[in-house]
Amino acid sequence: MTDTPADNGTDTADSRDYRQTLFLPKTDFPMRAGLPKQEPLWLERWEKLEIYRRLREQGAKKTRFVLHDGPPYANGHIHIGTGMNKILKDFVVRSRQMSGFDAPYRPGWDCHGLPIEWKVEQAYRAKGRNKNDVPTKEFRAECRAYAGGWIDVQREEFKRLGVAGEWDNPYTTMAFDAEAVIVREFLSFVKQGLVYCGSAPVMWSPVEQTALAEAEVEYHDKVSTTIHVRFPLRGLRHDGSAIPSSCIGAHVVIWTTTPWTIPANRAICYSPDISYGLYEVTAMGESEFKPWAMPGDRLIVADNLWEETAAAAKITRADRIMSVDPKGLVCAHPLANADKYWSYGVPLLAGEHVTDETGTGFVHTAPGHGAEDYVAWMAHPEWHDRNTPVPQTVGEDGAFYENIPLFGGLHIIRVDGKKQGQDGPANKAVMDALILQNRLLARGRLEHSYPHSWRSKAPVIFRNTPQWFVALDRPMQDGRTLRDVAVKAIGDTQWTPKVAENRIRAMVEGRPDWLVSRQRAWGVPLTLFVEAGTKRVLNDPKVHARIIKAVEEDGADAWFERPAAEFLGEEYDPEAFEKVTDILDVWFDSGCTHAFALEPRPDLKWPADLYLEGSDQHRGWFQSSLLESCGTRGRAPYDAVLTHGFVMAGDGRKMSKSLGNVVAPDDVAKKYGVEILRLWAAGQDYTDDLRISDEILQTSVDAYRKLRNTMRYVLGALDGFSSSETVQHDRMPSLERWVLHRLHELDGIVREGYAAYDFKKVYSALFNFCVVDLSAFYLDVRKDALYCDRPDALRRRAARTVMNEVIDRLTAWLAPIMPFTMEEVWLGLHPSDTDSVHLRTFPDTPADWHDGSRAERWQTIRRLRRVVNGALEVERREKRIGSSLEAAPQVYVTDPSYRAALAAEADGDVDEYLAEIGITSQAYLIDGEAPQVGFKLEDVADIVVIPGRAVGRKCARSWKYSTAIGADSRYPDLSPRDAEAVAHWDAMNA
RNA sequence: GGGCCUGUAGCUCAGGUGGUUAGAGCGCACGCCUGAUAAGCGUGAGGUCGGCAGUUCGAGUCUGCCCAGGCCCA
Repeated sequence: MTDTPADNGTDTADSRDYRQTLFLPKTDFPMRAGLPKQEPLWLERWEKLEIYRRLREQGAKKTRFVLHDGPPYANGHIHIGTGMNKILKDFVVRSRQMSGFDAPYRPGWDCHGLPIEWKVEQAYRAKGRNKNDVPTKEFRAECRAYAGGWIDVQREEFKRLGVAGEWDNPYTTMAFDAEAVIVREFLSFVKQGLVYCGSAPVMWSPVEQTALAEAEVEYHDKVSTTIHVRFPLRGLRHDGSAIPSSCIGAHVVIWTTTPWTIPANRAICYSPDISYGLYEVTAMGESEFKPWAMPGDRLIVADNLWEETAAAAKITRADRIMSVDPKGLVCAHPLANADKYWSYGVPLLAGEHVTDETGTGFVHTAPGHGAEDYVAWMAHPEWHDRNTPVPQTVGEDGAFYENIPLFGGLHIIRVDGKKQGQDGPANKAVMDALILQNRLLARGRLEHSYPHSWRSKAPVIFRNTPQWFVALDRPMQDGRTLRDVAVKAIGDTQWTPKVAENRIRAMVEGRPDWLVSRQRAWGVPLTLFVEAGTKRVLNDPKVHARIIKAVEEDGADAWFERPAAEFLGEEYDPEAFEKVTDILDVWFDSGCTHAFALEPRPDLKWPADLYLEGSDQHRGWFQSSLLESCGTRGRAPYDAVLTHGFVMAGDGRKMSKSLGNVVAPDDVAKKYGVEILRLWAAGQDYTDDLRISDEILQTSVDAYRKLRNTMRYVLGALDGFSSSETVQHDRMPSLERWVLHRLHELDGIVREGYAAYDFKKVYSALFNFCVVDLSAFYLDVRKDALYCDRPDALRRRAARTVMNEVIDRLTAWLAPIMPFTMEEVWLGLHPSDTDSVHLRTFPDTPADWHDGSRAERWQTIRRLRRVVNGALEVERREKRIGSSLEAAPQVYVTDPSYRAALAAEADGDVDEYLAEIGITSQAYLIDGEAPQVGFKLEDVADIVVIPGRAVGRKCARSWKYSTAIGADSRYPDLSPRDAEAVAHWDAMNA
């Protein structure tokens, strides 16, 4: 052996530099993208080329697919969650468009409501003005301007994310036409008799005489007066049966921090899971005042809380007489003897909210003054008084109504003067009355967190107020209730993921009537007139029509600005009707988006094909839209709903400013580029919560680089490619046909994946294809042919043909996910000033590319390759070889399938083919057991590789070793293939 | 506290109807190449499948409890 790799013969002084005769990849496509800088330029280009408009023209005759945008709230900058939502929507829209649909996308904004009103009010306060001094019209105009300002901001932020859509004509809930439709939809509910006036407990600030939302209260510590009150047990149960004799004369004890609610008491709640006992007092302790219990008193209290209660009442000794089941018991009101106003029975009701952690295990229940109280009371209609289902005892000024015996006119909280916000006389008056009736058992003080008005800083109270509701269980025209229709519609809708259906169904089945009124200024009014005396709702189509027309002209302001007579016409006396000035819950607004954003537009579609929002919208937009549409149109406004989770920090916890783990979309755009954020979104399982952090984003950065470089290489390999060199499928080498088979396979995965909104399946399949099949295998194997074969060689032409097919599809398949980079690649391939990858559809893939048995054989061949690679690695470690081209492995196989697979795919010599696939200079496939111990892989027992070094000299051009170097005497340092290629090159470049 | 959901290598994800040593890619470590070069190739090390108990011949996969986290309520 004279010509070994160690002393190859290429280093002679007169050897020619063949580098220029090679066909190395050539491209202007930069390795580094510079995304943060480049992306805005692409956006400008698409805007200039009017891509969105051209897609609409192009899609005119296609089947339409409409994703209806859930409107974000027009306040503040977008965050990573809203950004992610829009990116997912963009994936859907773009992929449906490229799948052959016409997929328009009209974004929208939710504009009314408290948070905006709040911000505007804050601005007034900063200028020293009070909201109440600002005329409604001016205030509403400020709100409108404020919302409009944020729409402009968010629009730019969304566009920066690469989200394509009708950005120059979005829908908003505050547009006049939208407000008119909202009014029309509301009146449609009114017309059907589904709207009624009821009452509900709200947080009420007596100082400002207004209802407050949760966002408007702040919690501060407050010292409250607490009382234990005894309710005398009546002798008969609710069902008429007698109570145990030892209970006769006993009292049920409650504990409360709001003595003023005692006059409004209607019930006592207990828990079936708590054990209660009857206790007889046997001794009292010392006290500075006369105790309110005495030996012989019998009290019923939760066993766990007896000691606490006894201590509060200065009871030092007592005997437990018996256990008590509160079920069905009835008490008298503690003030029953003071006035017949309280002569009603006070039932004991089972309540889920009752615990035995504090108090007495019995919860005093005043349905007019607490949400739980209200719910517990409403759950037992058998006790409701027909005329006053929920007792009203406290007026808007926070004082007892004048008709309340003993307490009429007394304030709960002082509403003016120096002591504003402090307790008024009500609590003391109630306690005095209880003492007089011998119903007070103990009193105390408690410091606890209590809601206060953000404006006046004064404590608030819970108070029942008249509110408007949409009835869910009232039969409609066809006899079904709104709830029935909605539940049916849920079943008719396709939910992704599946569990979403259970979730919303449970919510709709269990929810109370829809409370639609708010005592606010910024929103669409409940355009109702009620008859002054009867409070009956005026339900006249002619009046309704006039209202709708007015709102169409001037927006919802018309309701506030125009005189009632204009709406009522000549048929009704304005004096006889009251105009409702409440506004609609913003959920009603957004529940109507389908009616004003989709329905009137012939180029869109009703119902929408898809709603796509976060899982919190089960209670929000999915449901408000469902109820609204079911009430007015008898079905859901969507055929399918897709929900996604929330974006969390890297550890799966919520992002918060205080933890400093907030990732802002703008920061990602500036640091990495939006494409990285989109890649991140595509790789996540959005059905669960999504996680984001620098580490996680780095994964997307790396993946991006890999994809970009792989495509850059293909672009370089295709330099100068023209259709004239294309090779027919049936004339291609097997390796190329295998790649086409993979493309066929991927075609199915991509189409099905996009159809199922499974973006990570699409993304991971394509990414793995690029990494595993292309970069690490196909492109690596084909380098030799690409660089060294004659340009007209079939093998090289076939490779370029296939690479062209590959890049053609990859750019289309990935365009929905990576719109910027795929545009860059596409234009690198087909330069144009007007064209765009986004005007394409997914290319058809010929069915005859599919070849399952070939794929199986290639799987077998790649197993050979894996073992060869393993063997080469050992040689490298031992410094016997460096490049794989220095090797010539002997591959021993006992299973005939290996030779069969190789023989089936090889055009000529099996050994040569094995060398080509393994990127070695030579290789030998040998049937039978290896004569000596060789290299084996643990999981491939039937292949043994005996390493060996390549023979012959190193070709100066291809770097492959060959015994035929110099066979062509013109090129003494080249292999025959390279000699021929150079001769051809010389002839062409003579 | 209640309803619904989630928890597989450092990261992102695969793992029909329970069945051989739990997979992939990335990252990491080590090596090769220097004609994809702020690239490319190869090899390797990483997992008590959140924990505990149970059903079963056998559980990542079924059941119960617990822990952690999320959304919506209270």
